Amino acid sequence: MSSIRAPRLDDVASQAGVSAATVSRFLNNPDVVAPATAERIRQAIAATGYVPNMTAGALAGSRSRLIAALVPDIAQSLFNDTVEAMIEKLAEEGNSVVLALTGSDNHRLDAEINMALARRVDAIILTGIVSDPETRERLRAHPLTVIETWGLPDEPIDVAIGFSHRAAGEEMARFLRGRGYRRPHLVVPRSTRSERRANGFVDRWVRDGGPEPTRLEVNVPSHFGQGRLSFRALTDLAEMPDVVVCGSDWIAQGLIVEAQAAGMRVPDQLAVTGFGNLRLAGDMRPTITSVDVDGSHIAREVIRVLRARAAGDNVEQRIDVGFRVIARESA
Amino acid sequence: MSSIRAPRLDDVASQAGVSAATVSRFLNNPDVVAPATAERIRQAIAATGYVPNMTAGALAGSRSRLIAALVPDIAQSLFNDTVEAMIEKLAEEGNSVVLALTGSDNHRLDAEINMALARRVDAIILTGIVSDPETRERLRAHPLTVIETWGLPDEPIDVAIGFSHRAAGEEMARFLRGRGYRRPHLVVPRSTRSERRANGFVDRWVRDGGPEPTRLEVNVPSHFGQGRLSFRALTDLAEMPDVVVCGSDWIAQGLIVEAQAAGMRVPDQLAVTGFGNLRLAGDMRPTITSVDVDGSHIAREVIRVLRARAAGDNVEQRIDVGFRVIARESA
DNA sequence: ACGAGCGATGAAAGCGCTTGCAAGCCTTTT
DNA sequence: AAAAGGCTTGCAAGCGCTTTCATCGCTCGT
Repeated sequence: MSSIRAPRLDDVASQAGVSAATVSRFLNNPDVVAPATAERIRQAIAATGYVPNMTAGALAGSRSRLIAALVPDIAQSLFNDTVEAMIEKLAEEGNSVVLALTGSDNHRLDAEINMALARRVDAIILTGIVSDPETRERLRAHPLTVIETWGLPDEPIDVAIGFSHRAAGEEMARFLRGRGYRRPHLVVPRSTRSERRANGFVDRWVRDGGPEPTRLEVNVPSHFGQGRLSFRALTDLAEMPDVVVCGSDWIAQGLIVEAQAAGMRVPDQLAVTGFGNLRLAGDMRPTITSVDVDGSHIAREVIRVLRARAAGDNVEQRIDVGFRVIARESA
Repeated sequence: MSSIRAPRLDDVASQAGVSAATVSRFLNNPDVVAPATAERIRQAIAATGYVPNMTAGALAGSRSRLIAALVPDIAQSLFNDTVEAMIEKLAEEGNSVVLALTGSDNHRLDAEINMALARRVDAIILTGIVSDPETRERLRAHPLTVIETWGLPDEPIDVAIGFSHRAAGEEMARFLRGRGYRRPHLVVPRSTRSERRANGFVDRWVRDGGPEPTRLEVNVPSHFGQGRLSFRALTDLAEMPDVVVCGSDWIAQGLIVEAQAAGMRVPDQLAVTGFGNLRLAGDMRPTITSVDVDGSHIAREVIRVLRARAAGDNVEQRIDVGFRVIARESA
């Protein structure tokens, strides 16, 4: 491989008989150059095999076209649909996504935020909750677009796109009460949002005159196996519940499988609900009653906000995309 | 927000009473500056609140510390563990991962490769298969580290880390034959690798004197629901199989659930195997016999290769991480 | 005690692109 | 017919860092 220098903007420019500035303009905004010039540049690019250097472009233009997405994990995450949709849509406009994993601990979050700042990303998308007030302040101080997704904090760092988890919990309580259930049991992943939903559920349930629901906490990320364990843990309760409200569809699925293996009929002897409305919720036997959150809707709003910001337009601080209880067979 | 200029290297330098070069050295290799100087610089950084500009650094040093990971999808992917482990490990050394989605079509792959090249990434990690010979050539021509994972092509573009899918198929055939099964049926996702495994299975099975297995193709990405459908499709067969070999654990799980709902006992009346050895395989009722591929092992090798390349060392072209059939209850 | 050798630092030349400013050339307006 | 604009394009000054080369002290060996 005779290491010839990779072609630069200059090479294309001289090849096309124009200045580098014109080629740059063509690349970033084809319409501003005269059609004939554009054509010559196009040919020069093809002839030289030019591939732009976005690093140089980012430095000169102070616009990296890089978006940082900070998520707790991707192995088992409700956010994957959102993230996937976001990446796809951003790619269409020449943006790339740097995916960083924060786990559920604050230390890594901070490190990843620093990395994002160092890379001069155009925006940071958060899916986990940033609980540390200091970090929130630091982020708020930056003239950077920061989008919190899936939640809807009272005071967003910058922009929040999501829904009220408390309301979702309340709505599920209302729904199950309407269906005539009496003794709910909650399986709650140890995450801020799950807890918020659980609290919403309990408050509403009790306010409506129901007995205080029993409750089991499980680790995050939640998964199928925990559902099975959670079913077995039911035997520790003084009284068997008639419906188990699970923090995720995976837990619900595992719980159903274990219940059936134990010879119980779902929902007749034990009803179950999930959360997230993953594809499997509709596919399971019985199909799982769940709470739907439209991940691609969130992604769409993210894109809209990013575009608005780029155009200098104002943006709402809190965007509620809502949720829907999806009634199916399991409860 | 009084838009004061963000502090630069120069600011830190003058604050510490040294030149920018020294600060740069400290940042990239703390040991080369004198301890006393290092301490002054550290304080200056803290005092100014300096955050390095990696874009500028990348341009000047022609090293972006950016790795592109091209995957088909993340919503339902066997690679997620690998990708997650990779991102985590890379983050520890100050590298970031740009995640790009290629779906299963060549056009997007090409576009994402161009994007990666434009960003001057230090390496490209591929998890899907690059089937287009032209693209392979183009990549090969680049003096760039390209790592193909999960597969083990005869002629890697650069470096391949994975295992032989054909061998995995053969091994499963041997295993099931050893367990006394007679009439296997294959559920095969429409992906190059799944097909390779299926072919390995069939070849081996037939060579060992078994009857030609029946076969059903399903779309990718594969998921739970397809397992259910695949079970129902069994009724179309002339004869019921005694074991269904599924292209993924999700399919296996769905198939088991549907079989049980139909009143069949697994594995007594119908055995099932999966692929990927996802966590759920060990958690399912019955636990699912699967093929384990150590995603974090692959990730580890990726890191090792990247490090070796950075150090200028030579690297093997094909790294076989192997696989293991995990015998469980379902077959 | 003196030159060799080494460790620590500084000066300065880029890295490859973007963009404000100004110039040149037409078309339109008065 | 001259002035006023509107389009295109070129010039050149950076963007904030890395890295080569050279310099300056010092320590060390003899």
